[in-house]
Amino acid sequence: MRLSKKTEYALKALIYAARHPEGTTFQIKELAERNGIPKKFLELILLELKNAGIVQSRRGVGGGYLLARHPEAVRSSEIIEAIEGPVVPPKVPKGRERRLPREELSPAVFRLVRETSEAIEAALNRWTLADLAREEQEAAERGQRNPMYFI
Amino acid sequence: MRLSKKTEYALKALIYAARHPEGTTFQIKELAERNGIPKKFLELILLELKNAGIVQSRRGVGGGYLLARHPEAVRSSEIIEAIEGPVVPPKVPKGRERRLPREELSPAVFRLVRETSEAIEAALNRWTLADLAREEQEAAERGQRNPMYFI
DNA sequence: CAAATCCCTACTTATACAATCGGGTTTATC
DNA sequence: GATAAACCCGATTGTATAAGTAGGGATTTG
Repeated sequence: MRLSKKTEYALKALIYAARHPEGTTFQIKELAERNGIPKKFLELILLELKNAGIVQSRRGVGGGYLLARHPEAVRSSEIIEAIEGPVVPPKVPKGRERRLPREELSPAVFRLVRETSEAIEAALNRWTLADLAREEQEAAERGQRNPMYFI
Repeated sequence: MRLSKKTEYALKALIYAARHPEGTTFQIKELAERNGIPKKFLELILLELKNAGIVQSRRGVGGGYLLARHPEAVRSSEIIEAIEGPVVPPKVPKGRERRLPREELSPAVFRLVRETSEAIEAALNRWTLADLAREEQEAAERGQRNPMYFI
């Protein structure tokens, strides 16, 4: 499986968010600088995550973003689907409504694709954002260089 | 999950091959016409399947392609990986050796990707080419229009 | 040797994605 | 109520991949 940079950035941003003190905001600028993410690109990503109900925002001086829910309540499949579109076949990513490829697929292949997609979703559902953040923390503590978060 | 047209064609071609009398060859030209696949594109695909050891070829008059093994011995993961490259992360598709994205991925995300990839491979391994061909046949017999194979 | 068939390499075109830019609007503070 | 910090949004550009094209070369059989 291959994740787009956009999705990688979304995951990085949310792991960062999960490790931020609860209820406080973080700013795009700082997140972008610490993680080497282009600021404008990150704006776009956080907007999509907000529309998906994963983060919320506060505007104005001292504003920023924060998680909309507890990290335990955010499945990684949600994050990935918020950015890349649904994993399961019926709908085509990002609102494109052209003539469905399903009709063209032979029944056997369609079934293969559907079952595999369900396996992907199940695998992604086994991990929440809290799990990712915890594992990230542990890896950092084990001394593997991880120069990103909180200096 | 999304399959490229190339992979769809590969699967169609192999299902066709599996339903062909064992030990006899089929020709690109006929396969292409009956399945609506561009002939030149199909040549390319069959060549790759041959290099992957899934089909063999015979040249000259009366030549053609045939399966290199029994359909029960061909896992669908093999087919898909022959065309799209490995499913599991460590290697990058199609021999590209640029600086690995693994290093850039945070450990938690890398693990998520790896486990998901393994789930994909496991799902694909549950089906062999024989299963696909059988299901295709049954669907055709149930009257769902399937104008492709053997008229 | 002529015809049928696969074999190989390179080229072309269309689309998606990554990333950037430029300019807004809203809100909080002083 | 002016200013600054942050969010909001559309247009644009460069690159990679997908999908298909083109044309000739190599082999085998009648």
